[in-house]
Amino acid sequence: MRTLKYVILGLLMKKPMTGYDITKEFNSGVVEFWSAKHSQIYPELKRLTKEGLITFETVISGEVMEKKLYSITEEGIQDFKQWLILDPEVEPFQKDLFRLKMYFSESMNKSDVINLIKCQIDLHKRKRERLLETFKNYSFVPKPGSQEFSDYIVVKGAIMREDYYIDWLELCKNSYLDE
Amino acid sequence: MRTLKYVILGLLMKKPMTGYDITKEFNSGVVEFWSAKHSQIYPELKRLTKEGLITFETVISGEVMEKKLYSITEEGIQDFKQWLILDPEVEPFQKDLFRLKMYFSESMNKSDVINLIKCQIDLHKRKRERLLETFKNYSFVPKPGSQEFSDYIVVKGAIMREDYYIDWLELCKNSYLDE
DNA sequence: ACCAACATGTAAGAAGTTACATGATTTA
DNA sequence: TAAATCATGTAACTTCTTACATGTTGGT
Repeated sequence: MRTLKYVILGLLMKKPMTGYDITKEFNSGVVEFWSAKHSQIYPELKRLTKEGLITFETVISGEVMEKKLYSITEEGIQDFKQWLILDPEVEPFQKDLFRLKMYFSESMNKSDVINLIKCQIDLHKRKRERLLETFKNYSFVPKPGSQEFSDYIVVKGAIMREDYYIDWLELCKNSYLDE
Repeated sequence: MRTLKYVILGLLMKKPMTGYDITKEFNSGVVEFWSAKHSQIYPELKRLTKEGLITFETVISGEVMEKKLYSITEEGIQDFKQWLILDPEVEPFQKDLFRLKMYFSESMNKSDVINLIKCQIDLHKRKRERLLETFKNYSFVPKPGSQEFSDYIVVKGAIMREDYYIDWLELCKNSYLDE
């Protein structure tokens, strides 16, 4: 499916970036719904350059250090835009390790299950806090179609996801505690 | 991380199964949070057998057809139980192709975005209906710690997930329509 | 007789992770 | 001057998907 290809093209649609920038985007940015390591990104950037979908400009940082600042080409833009509207009906299958463990929870001691659930609740509450921190920056809903709206709606979705997940975890926990 | 290994061990904890059964479990069962093709499952079953974590018994179906009915060994049970309680703090990163597309929505025509969102809403509403069909079978909450509870809580979580996702999609759609 | 479902495997390749490898720049 | 971060790459390996390959069984 070459999803990484399209993620990179999409990021370069927003602005020119280096491989390092793209890597950071995955590790600390708003992009919490896809990931890739630099070892996957650099070869893909090479490939996309060879395919003519992106180009780079060498920029000097400091005295000698060369950065490759990549931009999307017209051909890349066309390819990317086609991908966006393609296959709108694909079933979004998602792996979920914790749900998997809950499916096997009958093999655990009750105290272990409860401990596991509590750990997850902590994790998701912390994640929710981090997202709310970002969300606070929006004093109004950006205009749909703008780059700000894309950011906004994705962060909003992430918070809603954490809310639902925490609700489910609390339900799991209470089922065990109420017993 | 050998997650497939543990998924298989977990399924065999529930009951003995053939490779075919395990494949079906991923394609049509309650297990909507992990997946694997038979081409990955059969080699893994071989490997687990060699590792002594599972064994099989050859069963004849009909006249000649041989099935391999796999069971988990004591060693497998110990390994599996350790895995369950290991690393309770792992961040559950999840890829989400549609959220990715929404993050890039500024590159689409508004009508294309709306069309894409409507498609997703349909998809998730249908999935929700299918899950509710399964959920109807529970007239009461099974006892925590039982196999039935594991099934129940996972289906419940899946429905909650669809609910949140549909809410988010409606929010996306309405942002574009209200404009 | 035919077809859907049962049943098991291998091969080739794509996607993703971990480890190896190197060097420059900035900030404390 | 040491450490953190910036910056780019390759190699080996695991994981996952698609395609190839074969044969049986049960229902109509």
